[in-house]
Amino acid sequence: MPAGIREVAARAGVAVGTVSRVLNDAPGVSAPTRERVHRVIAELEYRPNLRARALSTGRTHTVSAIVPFFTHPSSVARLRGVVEGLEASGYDLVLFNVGAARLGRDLAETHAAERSDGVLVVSLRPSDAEVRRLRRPGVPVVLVDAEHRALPRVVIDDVAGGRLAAEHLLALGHRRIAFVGDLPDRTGRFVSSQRRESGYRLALAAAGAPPVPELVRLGPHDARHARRDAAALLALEDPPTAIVAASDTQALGALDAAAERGLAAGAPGGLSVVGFDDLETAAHVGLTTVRQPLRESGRLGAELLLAALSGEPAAEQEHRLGLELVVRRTTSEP
Amino acid sequence: MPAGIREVAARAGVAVGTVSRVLNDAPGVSAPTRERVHRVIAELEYRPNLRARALSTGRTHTVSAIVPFFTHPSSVARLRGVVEGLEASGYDLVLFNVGAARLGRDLAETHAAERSDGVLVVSLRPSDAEVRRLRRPGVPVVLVDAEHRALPRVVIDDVAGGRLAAEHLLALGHRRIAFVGDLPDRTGRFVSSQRRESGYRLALAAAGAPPVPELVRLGPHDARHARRDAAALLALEDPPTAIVAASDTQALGALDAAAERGLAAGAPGGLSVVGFDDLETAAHVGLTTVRQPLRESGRLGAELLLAALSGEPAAEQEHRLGLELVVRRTTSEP
DNA sequence: AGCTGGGACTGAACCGGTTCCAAGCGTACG
DNA sequence: CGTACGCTTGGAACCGGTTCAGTCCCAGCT
Repeated sequence: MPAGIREVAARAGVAVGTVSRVLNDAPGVSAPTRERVHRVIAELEYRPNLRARALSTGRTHTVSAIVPFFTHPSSVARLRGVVEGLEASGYDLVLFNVGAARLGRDLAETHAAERSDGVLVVSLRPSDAEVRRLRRPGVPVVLVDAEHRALPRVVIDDVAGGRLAAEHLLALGHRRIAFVGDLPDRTGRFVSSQRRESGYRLALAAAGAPPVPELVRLGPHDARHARRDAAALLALEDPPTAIVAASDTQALGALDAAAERGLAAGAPGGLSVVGFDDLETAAHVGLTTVRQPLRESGRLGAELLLAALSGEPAAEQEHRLGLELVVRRTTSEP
Repeated sequence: MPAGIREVAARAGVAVGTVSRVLNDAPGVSAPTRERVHRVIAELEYRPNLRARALSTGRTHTVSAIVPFFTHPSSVARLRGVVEGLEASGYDLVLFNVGAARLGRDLAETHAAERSDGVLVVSLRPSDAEVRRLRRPGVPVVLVDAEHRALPRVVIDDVAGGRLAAEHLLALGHRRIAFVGDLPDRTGRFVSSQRRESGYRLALAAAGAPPVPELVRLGPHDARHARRDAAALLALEDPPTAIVAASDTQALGALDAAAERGLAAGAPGGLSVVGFDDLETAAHVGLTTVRQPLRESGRLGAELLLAALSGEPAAEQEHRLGLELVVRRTTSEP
């Protein structure tokens, strides 16, 4: 049974208020008293009970992140940024994973705002009702890679990104360009893939390339399904010469499919593939991709949250980060 | 200002104790009363204050993981397992990142045990003193990929793993086999690399291959330094024909170095490389590697912790998971 | 000497739940 | 008809901190 503040007070011959002031380095305690209290604290190995402190002050020194954690490697990258941004702040991070089971459920059920001083929602679009329930007076909420008009947020322009990828392939001379992306999810949580897809469509249309329905394949967001979709594309009688993937994960699946058919990706005559994200793996496999600042998005989100926590008025509501095409080895002329 | 339990009680015309009983589905409340309280709760959008509950019950329904999070992709994989194992339990996860700054500091400074009901230490070897301070009565601690005789733990046999990698190369006919691993860290937190190295040494010795000091290169644990070390090895006048890397991350660096010199890894006459971990990337680049069950280790750790939390007596103290050589494209005859 | 002001310190009230003992009430049973 | 028992309910005490109004004491000033 660890000692409490009252026992410390008793042993030091002072009142609990004084011990509390010593603990918090508050003024109004003479040096000798402070010293004496410190000695008793060390002697008893006393550690203040953080739960009690949290109840009393209303602060937990904790920040929650609601994240589709294992489903998306990109979320992990953003989380790295969040951790980085929180590093020196004294705030700890509570993680709420949103797996398949929780996707359809209310994000407020995580009790994120009740548990912590601030909330970060990563790569999940909250509904209006959720935003209402998620917010608590005094508990700021910031979105990373998600949008809601009422909340400060860090976003990218997915449409422009999709366009960037397709334009790169068009410039190389490709005309039959396929798209491998996500099925529109019924929960409405994820919209990036659809937006990237419309960027792809816009680029093709602008180049006068007619849209070909059979070249657009949508499936669950993972490498396995993407590989299957890409394999189906390559098995067409008039197969595409290039694929735009909605993410690096899916692009890697497409590369696997190409390798399976003996097509060296990026070699002339082979299949060209463009990904999206620029995960670490992309560099290692030489994947051409649309880089989005994943880590930076997390860090910026954390910083916005910290600013709000320290009482600074919310500055600009929407922070739009830039995209950049990174050309590596998986794209070349058709 | 959200409503409190006393206000709910007042509006429902009952005492706080009754409301509390309703909240916790405790017996001893008549159906009509229960119903009435529920109606008021819905009406006021009342949510019990979790901090207060935590103080009162001593439980936070929270589990802490102390993890070298962004430094090691393998930690992320383990964390996936932890999240998975915790999924259905009702426990949330608090993450304590141990970055460069915290490596030298006391793990107990995280206050992990004060903040939560159980603690998981991942891939970090705690000292005796830390274990003493980390433990709190009633707060179980479980180690994942770390050892301490006094704590339940999930481990692998790193020495055997290093041996497995080297033996594979020896069997292929390699004789000049290099090792790229971590510098022994001054904090003593990480020992895997050294152990894998000694497995490598044992295998070479057993095969009668003399140890060659210049073939062992140690550096910081990342791909960039590994690439540099591998490049130096390849620039030797009598370069190695194969490299055992202490991790996939480092193996990827070695592959980059080989590619830079125009050596296709795994092609006959090229450089053979064996990694350790079997990260997802390994499959995509075709890396031969020693697979350790990363996700499973996390899940098992979480399960052990949950078992301890539900009062089950700690079963076996040490759980040793198996290793498996996964042969892909980066190894072949010299 | 008397008064004022300020620093050190005390301890009760409070944060918002849970818990447990006591009390009220209705029913069944002797 | 009285009593005992069980089910509901009430409400105070408690968890372990923080905070603040108030007390005490002493130095400085007139």
